[in-house]
Amino acid sequence: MAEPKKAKGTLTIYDVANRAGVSIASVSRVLNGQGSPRAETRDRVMRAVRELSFVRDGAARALSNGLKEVVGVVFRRGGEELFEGEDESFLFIDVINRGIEVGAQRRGFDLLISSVGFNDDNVAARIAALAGKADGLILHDRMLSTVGIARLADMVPVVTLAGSPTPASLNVRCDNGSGIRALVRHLVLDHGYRSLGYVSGRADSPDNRTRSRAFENEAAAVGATIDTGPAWQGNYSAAGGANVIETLLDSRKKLPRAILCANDQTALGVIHALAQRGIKVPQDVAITGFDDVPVARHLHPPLTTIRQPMKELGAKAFDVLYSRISAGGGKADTVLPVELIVRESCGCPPGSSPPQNPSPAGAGT
Amino acid sequence: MAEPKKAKGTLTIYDVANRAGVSIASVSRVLNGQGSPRAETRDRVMRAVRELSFVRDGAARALSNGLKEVVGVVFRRGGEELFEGEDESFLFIDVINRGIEVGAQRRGFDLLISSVGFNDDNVAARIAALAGKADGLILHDRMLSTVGIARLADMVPVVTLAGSPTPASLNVRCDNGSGIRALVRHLVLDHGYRSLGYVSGRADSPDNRTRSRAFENEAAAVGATIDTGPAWQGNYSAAGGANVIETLLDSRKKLPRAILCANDQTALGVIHALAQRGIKVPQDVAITGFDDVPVARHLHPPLTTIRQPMKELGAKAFDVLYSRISAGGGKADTVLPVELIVRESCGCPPGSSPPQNPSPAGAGT
DNA sequence: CTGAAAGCGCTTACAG
DNA sequence: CTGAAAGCGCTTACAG
Repeated sequence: MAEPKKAKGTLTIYDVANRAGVSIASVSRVLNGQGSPRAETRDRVMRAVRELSFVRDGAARALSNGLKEVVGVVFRRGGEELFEGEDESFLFIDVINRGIEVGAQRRGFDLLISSVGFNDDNVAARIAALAGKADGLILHDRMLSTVGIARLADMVPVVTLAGSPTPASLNVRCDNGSGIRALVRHLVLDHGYRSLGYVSGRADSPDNRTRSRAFENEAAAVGATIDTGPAWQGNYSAAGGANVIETLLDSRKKLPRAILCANDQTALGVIHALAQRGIKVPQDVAITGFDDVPVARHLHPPLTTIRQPMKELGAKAFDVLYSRISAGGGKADTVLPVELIVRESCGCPPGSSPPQNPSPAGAGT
Repeated sequence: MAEPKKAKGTLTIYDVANRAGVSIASVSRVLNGQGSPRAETRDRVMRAVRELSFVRDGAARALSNGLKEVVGVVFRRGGEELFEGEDESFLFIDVINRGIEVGAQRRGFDLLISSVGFNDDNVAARIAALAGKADGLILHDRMLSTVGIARLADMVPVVTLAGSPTPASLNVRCDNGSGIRALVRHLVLDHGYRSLGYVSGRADSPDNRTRSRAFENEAAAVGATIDTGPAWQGNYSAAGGANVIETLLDSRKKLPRAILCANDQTALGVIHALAQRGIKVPQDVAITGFDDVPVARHLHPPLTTIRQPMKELGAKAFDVLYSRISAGGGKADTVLPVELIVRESCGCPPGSSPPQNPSPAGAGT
């Protein structure tokens, strides 16, 4: 009584066949564009389909075909606080998903999405259930431990985003290292700044670790001095960035000539804190971000930053997953190029042209 | 060769049954928590499941159960321009989807999403295919004509968002009228402003029509004079709002004492344009928005506006759809209350308390 | 070109 | 408590 087994008079291919006076095989063929049905057969089927408003059941098709045409997407949802600071990452996830969708639509796939909260219990079970409803899975961020991913990849093809490949799963990411290197080179080689600082992101973020390491290596390579230490620890938020600057200034530290920020949000906070203390950007200190969020171009001064091809990232993730689903192949680790966006916060004049130093950000691929 | 029918050694319930030394019926029962299997049976099954990393195929379950536990969500995607002005609506859609997901997760459903572009061809076919993969559909905005919706609702339960119910489909929306009425009353009754203007949204938007009509009616009801006409036509964007003000001012029109804006974006543009001309908000002209977007509280002055329960809207849409799916019922038209958010752009002092006039916005429910 | 029939991987009465 | 078997709605060799 509470849960009727069938919605009601579920329409099947038999109903269509009856009405059209043909066999269900013919109906199926017409609907799939298989074989070469007689024009009359085709017309009768199409008319019956239209008159009955018939749609094939996806579950039955999937069972028969061994293909659901569904890609599962899992990501971590923030706390209940949607808007305070959380909204950027929120947007990012959705832009990537949009990209996945673009790729998926080319193949007739749809996105089955499921977010998991930080304190959800049976996460593994939930993801497993999702796996059962999809042909493959795309995992945002680090949702699962490496063994968790491996176990999952045992059941179904898996692509991770911004992680690293495992023996069983594929990975797609942006070239963080190149982005940071392009920034360092621009600041040091094009502008001649000799001292650099890096306001980091969350310590547990793989992206942040990569960026941080690239910063140190490249600064050394081009002979710039760097400021480091716990005082430079941010957390990807504007508040975190502002806090770093205030702490530094309160302890009467001399700021480096240029400061790279782990992301745009951080840069936003840093610029704000600097303005409060009457320090001019870029005249006194040059600032750069990472991400190129929508507001980056509207800051004062407009932010020099690194653009990640978010949408392409998603589309690529789907493509890689698809090739594994359909052919069992798929590149283990795909790295997408990023792009240096030169605006004014680095000290360049308004409307300036691309940077001068060679091979900026692994671009051109 | 190109498209193997089965991924490969697809694991089935038979494999689990073999390994556990029981029948497939027992495996199924254990997995579903049906009946009361002996402890030993249950253990053997669970062990086999774990050892094999088995997950049940969702398609087969769906076919057998008549329930996919999937809700289809369709929305219109903007052009390729993701970021310039488009990003707000973008965010809105995703917040609503997040709400749908919350509702869905309570019932073990996942979201199958599919966006359609403005110039996609076979939209109807795409949505129909989605319908075949889901137990029901939620349609954002006005994706389809009324007859299109009716046809779709013929195939599968349908809930529309911010539209209106049809004989075959259900609808969920926010109480736009109450929001505008609360704003008008606050401006006229609490602040004593006698002349009002309304910078409208896109002319073809149902929401905008409702808001516009409510504005005119309520202004008349409380005895305020209103400015209207084509010069007041905005388009939901900041640029549109700024443009209205500039046009008005250029034609040397005297502005009303208070201006309601169709949404927050518009208000943002209006406030900006006013500032450019040296007109003070709220001293010279009071301004209000609609939506309560994240930045609304950070504007100068902080924006008085109407908050729509976006997430609840999504969750409610799912609930309504679910009740139709499971029981065939479901309320035809659900209206969610909105909330008046009083900040300073209306002329209230910082940190002011709720408005004084009775029954602000259908709140309290 | 078309139809009868097997099979996809589950769930669930029905017997035992 | 447990197993053999039917059935969910499709697709697709296999005959004709």
